[in-house]
Order: sequence, then C-alpha cells, then structure tokens
Amino acid sequence: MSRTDADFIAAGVTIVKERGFAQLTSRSLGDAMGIHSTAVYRHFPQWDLLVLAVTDAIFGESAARHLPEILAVADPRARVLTLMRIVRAEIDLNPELAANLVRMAGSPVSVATPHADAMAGLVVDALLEMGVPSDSVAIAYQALENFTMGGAALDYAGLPDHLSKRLGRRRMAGIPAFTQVAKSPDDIERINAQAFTLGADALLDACEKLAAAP
Amino acid sequence: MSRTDADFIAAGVTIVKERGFAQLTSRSLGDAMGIHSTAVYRHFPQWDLLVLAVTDAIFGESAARHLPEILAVADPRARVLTLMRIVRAEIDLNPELAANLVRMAGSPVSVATPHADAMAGLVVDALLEMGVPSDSVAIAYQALENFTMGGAALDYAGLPDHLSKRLGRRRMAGIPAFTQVAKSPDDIERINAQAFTLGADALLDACEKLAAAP
DNA sequence: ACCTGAACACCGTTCAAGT
DNA sequence: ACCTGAACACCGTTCAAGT
Repeated sequence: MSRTDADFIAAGVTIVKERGFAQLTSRSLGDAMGIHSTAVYRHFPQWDLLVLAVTDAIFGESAARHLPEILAVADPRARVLTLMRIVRAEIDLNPELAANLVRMAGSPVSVATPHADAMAGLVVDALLEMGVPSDSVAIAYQALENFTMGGAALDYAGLPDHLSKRLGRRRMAGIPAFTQVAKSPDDIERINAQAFTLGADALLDACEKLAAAP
Repeated sequence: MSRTDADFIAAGVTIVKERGFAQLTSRSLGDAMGIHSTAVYRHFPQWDLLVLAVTDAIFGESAARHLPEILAVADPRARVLTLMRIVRAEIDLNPELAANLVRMAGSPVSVATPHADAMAGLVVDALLEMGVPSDSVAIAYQALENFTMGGAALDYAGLPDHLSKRLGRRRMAGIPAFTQVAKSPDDIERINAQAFTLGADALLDACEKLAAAP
C-alpha cells in the first residue's frame, strides 16, 4: 500500500522525538518506514521540505497537547505569556527546533505550516482582546515572536550542559557584572528565567500601551 | 613557511564575506590557502571550531569598523540601541551569521570568542552607566541579547527575497490582522523595523525602571 | 611540527529500472 | 504512481606517510 505525505511526516516526528533532528536523515527515515531512502523524493522533492513539515508537526502536537490549558486562561495578557512559555518548553525539549523554526520563517510559501500559523493566530486573537489596535497587532506580534524565539534559541543552545557551558563562557569573558552574579549553573538558570520574565513583561506592557493609545 | 591559526581564520573570513557560510568548507578553505584540505585539522581539531572562530572574527571586524561611532554616543541608552542596530546590520549582510552566533552561545569554553565578549562588555558598561544595579545587569543584558538575536535571525531568515517570502507566508496564514496591514514587501520591512523599535524601547524602558528602583 | 594524499563513513540527490 | 538500487558529488574526519 502506498504511503502518504502524512506517513512520512509522522515517521519523521518519531525519529526527532526519540533521537533528535541530527538523526533525521533520508536513510534513517527510509529504514524506519521499511522502504528505500530515496522513496521520500516522490513525496517531498527536496529533503528540507520534509524537515520543515516535521518541524511544523512537532509544533502542532505541542499545541494540541496544551490547547485546553491555553484556552482556560481568561486574561488575554496571561494567555500570551502562557503561549510564550509553551514555545520555550518545546525548544527546551528539542533545542534544534529553534534553528528549524527560524528557517521555517524564511521558507517559501510552498512549505505549509498550518500548526505554527494556528499558534500565531492564538497570539493575535489575544492581542486584539487586549485592545491592541488592529493596525498595530502585526508589529506587536513580531516583537513578541522575536523575543520568544531568540530567548529560547539562546537559552537552550548547547543542551545538555548548556547551563555550565554558559557559566564557563561568562567566566571567560571576564565581565565583573557577570562573574559576580553567575557562580553556578543554577545561577545561570535563574538569570535566564528572570531575563525571560523581565523581557516578556516589558513587551506586554508596551502592547498595553498600544491598547491605551488614542 | 607554516601557517598560524589566525591565517586559517582570515582565509575563512574572506570566503564567508565573498561567498557565504555555506561555501566555507574544508576543501574550499584549503584551495583558498593553496594547501591540502586536511591541513586545517592540525590547527583546529574539529571543523566547527574554525567556523565559530570565523564567526567571532566577523563580529570583531564589525566592532572595529563601528567602534568610533559607538563610543561617540554619549547617552548610554542610545549607545545600547546603536550596538543592537550594528548586530542587526551585520546579520542583514550575513543571515547565516545568526545561526552561528546561537551555536557560539552554546559552545564550550574551548571556543574563544574575544570579539563577541568585547561587544557584550560595551553593552554591560552602558547598562551600568544607565544606573542598572550591578546584580541586575546580567538579567537585563540577557533580555536585550535574546530580543536582538531573535529579531535579526527571524527578520533576515530566507534572504534574499526574505520580505516577499514573509509576505507570502502571512497571506497563507490567513490572519486578517496580518493581511490587512501587510500588502507588499515594503510593508513587511516597515513592520520589522517598527517591531524592532517597539521592542528595543520597551526593553530599555524596563532597564531604566531597574535603575530607578531602590 | 606541519602538510599530503588516500581512504572512510556519511549526506542529499538523480535517474533508469522495476511493479 | 510509487518504490528500488546503483551511482554521483559532496561533507567532515582519520591516519600513515612524507618533509
């Protein structure tokens, strides 16, 4: 029986979840599906298209898993924060996801990303509910996405041992304001969390100001 | 005559500037230097170490080029903004730089990044000058870096044609708040610029609040 | 110590051939 | 239409051999 595009994506998702993106290759996918590695090209003319489709699917699984939790948050500002945290948590589980999400943002329209688009739609709805003028929502959304993606990508780069690596790098830089405050991996983790909270609050404050403006 | 590590890095910088990171391979580097491709392993045990060293060197060239301009900005808040814009401009010239900067952040201490560290030092000095308490500087710095890196990485992903690709993706998402506002690549460019300004101002406001707090 | 050159284990990709 | 299997042009990397 013939395989569908969805079959290839599902097999790819399994490989990524179990072994990470680095192990998602045309050979490993073919092996996992019990077919030849080159069969994928019948469904995805370029390997990259499969990788980005898998990236979106992982996003979709995450959204489906957390949707009740998201919709349960009545306050729209708190709901945006919840969505930002969910993206962070997903990249924590899969740090290679960040680079693929960036590539997804720069991919042509031939790459469909329904799940990521739905996630963006939830944020946009919450911003409108906060009272952000409709002609400013795109700007506010972009600022939030930039901060969330950048923060997650940087905070989890080098996983595992990302915290002790960052600690070592801060020590090497020899900047007193860093070394006096960051003395253990736990300190780094706390700084990352506080930087996320500080930035998210500042950006959401700015969104509320847009809402209050005439 | 024997080559030094710096010779390899310099040759790598030239290749990246002329042809991009994708063309920086052990073979192309060997060809450019007139030696065998495997000679690099005598100086950099892993290829990645050379790539990250080249990334830092490009950062260093950028900093050296802009240093007078940076130091001429007397107001510390405006100076941070200038530094953020310089990082953005560099990633605009070389979008693949963003992914390498993220990997740099997660690399072990065996990868020295003196130029990026110096850049961070300038930001930290400006934050202290703004009056941010020394035990909050690391947090403030991290929030600014997250936003700057994320924004640059996302805004310039897919270069060239990144603006029309983003436009197409927004249309595909079918979110009215996006499609009503983004009707041409120029609109996308304007939204990106405004999102950067909005976010940077919001984050710098938060830094000033930290400075004003008791 | 530094570089060469052959070789290895991968990668995405193409294409004629099968069903 | 879908899949196979051999082949191609790459990659980083290893290692014995040269100087």
